[in-house]
Amino acid sequence: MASSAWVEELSGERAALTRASTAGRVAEILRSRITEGRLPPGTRLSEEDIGVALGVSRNTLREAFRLLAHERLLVHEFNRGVFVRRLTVDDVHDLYRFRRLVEGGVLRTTSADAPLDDVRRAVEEGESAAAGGRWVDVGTANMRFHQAVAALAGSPRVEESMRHVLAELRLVFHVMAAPRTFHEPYLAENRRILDLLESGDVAGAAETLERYLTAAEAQLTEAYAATGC
Amino acid sequence: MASSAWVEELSGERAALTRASTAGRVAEILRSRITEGRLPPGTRLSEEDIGVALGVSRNTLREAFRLLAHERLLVHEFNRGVFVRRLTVDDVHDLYRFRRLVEGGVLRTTSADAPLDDVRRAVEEGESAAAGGRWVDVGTANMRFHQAVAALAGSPRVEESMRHVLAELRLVFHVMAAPRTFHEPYLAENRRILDLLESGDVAGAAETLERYLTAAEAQLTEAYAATGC
DNA sequence: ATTGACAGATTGTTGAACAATCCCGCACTC
DNA sequence: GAGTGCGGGATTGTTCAACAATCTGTCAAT
Repeated sequence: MASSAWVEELSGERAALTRASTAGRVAEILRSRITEGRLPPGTRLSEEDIGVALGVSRNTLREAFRLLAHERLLVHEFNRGVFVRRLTVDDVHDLYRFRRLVEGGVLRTTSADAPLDDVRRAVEEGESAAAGGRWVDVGTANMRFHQAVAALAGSPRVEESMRHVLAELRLVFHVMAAPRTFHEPYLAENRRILDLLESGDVAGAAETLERYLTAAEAQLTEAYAATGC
Repeated sequence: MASSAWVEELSGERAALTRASTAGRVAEILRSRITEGRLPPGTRLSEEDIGVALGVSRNTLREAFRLLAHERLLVHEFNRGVFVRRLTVDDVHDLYRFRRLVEGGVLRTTSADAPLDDVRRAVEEGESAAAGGRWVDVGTANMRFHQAVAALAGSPRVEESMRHVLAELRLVFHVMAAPRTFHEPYLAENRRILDLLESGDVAGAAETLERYLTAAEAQLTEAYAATGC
């Protein structure tokens, strides 16, 4: 019983130890391709072609497809194949409705002594990335900010739905031609939300967030309409 | 162009037309077995046995397993197999935290002219089932009530996460020995929430719901502690 | 211009096979 | 007796090849 402190900590490393299944690794490869925009929405993913390209069997590949389909990055049409998801304007509305509900609700019910470290770190990362002109990093820091906000709920399930929603949104962000002008204005808002949280004004933080989510939504749908679909 | 009115309506029937894949049907069979409690939590599902029992190949069966694992009804342990999920007390807490966040948030942002038909129907079904002593039906009507509440958001994604959470909760409900004493008290609460909604008092409706969810959570965790795990 | 039929390509599903891993019982040591 | 190391059997992970079912596109017929 002398080593109980050890084993407790080790349980956290377990995930890193169990090497992912082949399907999981294949899914990871495809996921990054999709979220980085290198596989544009609507692209059809052939089982045959990708199977030989990655050196995995069709069955394993199909398993990877299922994973990504469940994350809504791919859509699976029976007897037709899988396609990179193409989001509609309705989807964008729905995603932001979901975000306002969840992120706003989480902020409103955040207790005064909640640990804001992750939120603060994301804000600072974004600011330093902007100072260095690394606009892509500004975007990912922004993602991390919202992920951290959702994590304030202390709920694995809330965190997971947020992760899915943000992954979906990346499919949309690629329609924005200029990442700088899109992401930059929100840095100050993120900082302000953090300040409000630290001062204990959770209602104010929630309102600020909801307002700025609505603004972002409008900006996105406008850009969306411009591209035709 | 003369028949455009027709084809519009037909698009709704499309879902019923596309017969599900074999894996999908297998998943449906297993899903109902699990949510009905005939496959108790912790049961191991052998690929071999179930495969021959249902007359499908192992590959297809594994695909069905994956579907259910994503819905968190099964857990997949690498090289060990799949098991019917066994929820911990922490899971119960998390599920109710999620529900308070989502259902409460939805009610609070419901507009005065929202269509309450589905909510009302669920309340009435529950009441008539209770009058007839059909306690199992009372339980399902209760589920439907909460599903209808979530649907007030008008968001497919909110609806889907709610569906998943409620399916998970069914794994827990089976520890309640007496379905009557557990479900019956909430009938009046559901009716009250409906009344508050119809009178436009969304904040009151949300508070009532959140309070009663907390009560149900306490009741469940207590029964859970009694059973040992 | 619409319909019908045919051919080619792709997916859905199966069965078998082999490697990798886990579980369980047994002997062995201290 | 408790703990350790070691097979043997069973189960899962992954691949492969094959066939059935379905979709897509083309071309002729009306």
